[in-house]
Amino acid sequence: MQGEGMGFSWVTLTTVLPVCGQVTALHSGKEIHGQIVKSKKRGDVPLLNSLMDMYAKCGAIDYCRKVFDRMQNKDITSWNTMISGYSINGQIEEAMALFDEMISNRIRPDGITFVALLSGCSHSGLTSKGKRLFHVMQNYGVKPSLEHYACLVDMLGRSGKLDEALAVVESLPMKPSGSIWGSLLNSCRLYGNVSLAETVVERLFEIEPNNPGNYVMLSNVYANAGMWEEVKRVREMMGMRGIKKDAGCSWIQIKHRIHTFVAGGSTDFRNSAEFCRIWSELSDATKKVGYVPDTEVVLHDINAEMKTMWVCGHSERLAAVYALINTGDGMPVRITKNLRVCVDCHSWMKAVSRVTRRLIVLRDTNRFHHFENGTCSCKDYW
DNA sequence: ATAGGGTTAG
Repeated sequence: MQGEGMGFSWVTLTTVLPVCGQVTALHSGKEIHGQIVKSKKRGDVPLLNSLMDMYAKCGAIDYCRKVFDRMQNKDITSWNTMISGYSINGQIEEAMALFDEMISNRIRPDGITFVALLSGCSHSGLTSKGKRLFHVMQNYGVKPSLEHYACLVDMLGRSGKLDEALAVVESLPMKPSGSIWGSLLNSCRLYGNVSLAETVVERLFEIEPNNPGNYVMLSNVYANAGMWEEVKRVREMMGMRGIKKDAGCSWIQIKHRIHTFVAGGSTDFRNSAEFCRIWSELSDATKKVGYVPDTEVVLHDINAEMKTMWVCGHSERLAAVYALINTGDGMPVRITKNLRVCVDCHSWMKAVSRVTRRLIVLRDTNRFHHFENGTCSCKDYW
């Protein structure tokens, strides 16, 4: 459009910014922000809302807050975007504080506000606070919808209260969705409850028979329990039904280019002199600060050496090494992954943030880990 | 035109 001399309107930018957010293209998002500043016209509310959302989804929560604070007019979307931004970035205290501020400013929260808060509580392990919130929201005239129940079930299950979670699902005033059963299945995986997983999956397959993630989760439940025959059965079932899983991949943006990595990586990159040098430096340094590969996360029936090779080749590590090589010392490393990070990569990232003194911001399917000097913003709660 | 719910083998 710009090449054709067409120019652009606020509507143009309002539609492009969410795309930057979705793929974590912070560099591109900042360029658009630059266009807004350059135009000297004040951005309107939807435009600034989508600018905030872009920053939040790129893990740049401080920039998001800056835009929010400078907005002269805010609507409910602005407040919700800020709260949800804090929530997905693991800053639940800030989310709660903003909610209080909203209330004292007499802004009426809506269903979306509570989805943001509840899912934040769930991901930070604030179970009792979340439960209270679930009741409190009804005082604000918000009736719990399926989405709110999904948060509640996830919150209970994730903190190990599987029975309580199941009881909620069974007493739901509406038909449970795939995400409700899926969340419960995930909790069974976290706590190694094979028999409940089997009950749950029966219901889940009625609703989402073609969702590859459900098969993988079930397979992982069995693998964790060492039930390799069952693992095989699940994989054969997938094969028979023609269900394929997208491979895990990670990417980073450097200037205008997006660099993508899959597990194992390209041999060109892994054999390059720079890769080998950084890799061996990191191996020594991370070992010194106590990092030991945890091969428990490799849910395949293979030997220990292969397992170590496998975890160390996970796509987010390759992306991290590439970023360390190709960005200036001290610059934050920003990685996005299409799946959740595994436990071992999580501890590796902590160690790397410490030995390189770099901030590492890792976004998985839809939330963030901020690694700094050996610790993570998620406080290791999954 | 902007904000919201679970998860994932290579």
